[in-house]
Amino acid sequence: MTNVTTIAKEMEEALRADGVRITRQRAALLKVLAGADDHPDANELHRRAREIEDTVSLATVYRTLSALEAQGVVHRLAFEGEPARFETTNAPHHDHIIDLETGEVMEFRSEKIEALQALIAEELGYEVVHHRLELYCRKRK
Amino acid sequence: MTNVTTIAKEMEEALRADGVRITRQRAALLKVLAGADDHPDANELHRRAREIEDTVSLATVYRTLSALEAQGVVHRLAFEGEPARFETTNAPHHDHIIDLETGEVMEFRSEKIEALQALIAEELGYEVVHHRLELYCRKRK
DNA sequence: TTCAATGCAAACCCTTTGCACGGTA
DNA sequence: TACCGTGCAAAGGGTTTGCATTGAA
Repeated sequence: MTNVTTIAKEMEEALRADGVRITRQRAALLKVLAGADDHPDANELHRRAREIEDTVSLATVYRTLSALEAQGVVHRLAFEGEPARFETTNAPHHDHIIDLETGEVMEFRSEKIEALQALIAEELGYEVVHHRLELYCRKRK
Repeated sequence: MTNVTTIAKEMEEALRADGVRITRQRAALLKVLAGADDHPDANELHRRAREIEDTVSLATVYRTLSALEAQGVVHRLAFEGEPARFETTNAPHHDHIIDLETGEVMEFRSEKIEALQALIAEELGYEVVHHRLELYCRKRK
């Protein structure tokens, strides 16, 4: 059972292992990221991080997110016509369903689709480095 | 066998049917779109359109692309970290493979993946309005 | 003590928009 | 002729960056 503090600590270690300094600002952002069960954008992360450490600037949020992404502990999502959203990578890989009416984002994972993607790429002489699959949906009547 | 002129004419009719005027600028852009077998962005479309009609401005390219998208004759693609790219919708629906090294974009279609997506959405009480699937790949060694 | 990380504000890039003029139907 | 579409330039929104300062190790 991984609680918020544990996840944040794991991210800290991942950064520290790469020679990155853990500042108050970064610690605050890590805590926010670890505690987020939705898919917040940079602005929202900034807002939440300032509740913990009020000296965090939006520039630092962006810079830290880029660093975390480079370390592979954070994923950058880019849904249609929206600013980028972010999620930690402690949950296993998954794709997203977006409710077009409410904007709600849900996660799913299909081994079959994953396998088919690999197969398709293979037939063309490629291997999949990463992919993006988003289902823009509406509730069935 | 649909040649470039035919496709452009079809797009013209689609627009005209909706009460949209066909100007020299729009005709030029339609011709460029119909003839494009790659996935150009707005800037590149602007460059190509000016070779036909040199009074086309970038603003008009954007405005016309939005109109064409609203009519459903053009699709807006949004690959990671790139400006939007555009393609006509005369080809049947397909998804994209992006070569991470060369930037080359290929198309593919998998009925199985399409069916699985519908199934997954259905299980959650949703129906898929549209989706986005991109495979970011590299050549296999 | 050192040098990476920070806040601020300006810059960036792609895209959209306000306005007065031009051209299609 | 009417009024939609246009070019231009300015504004917009999200994101990045230059610079002098701060602070983690």
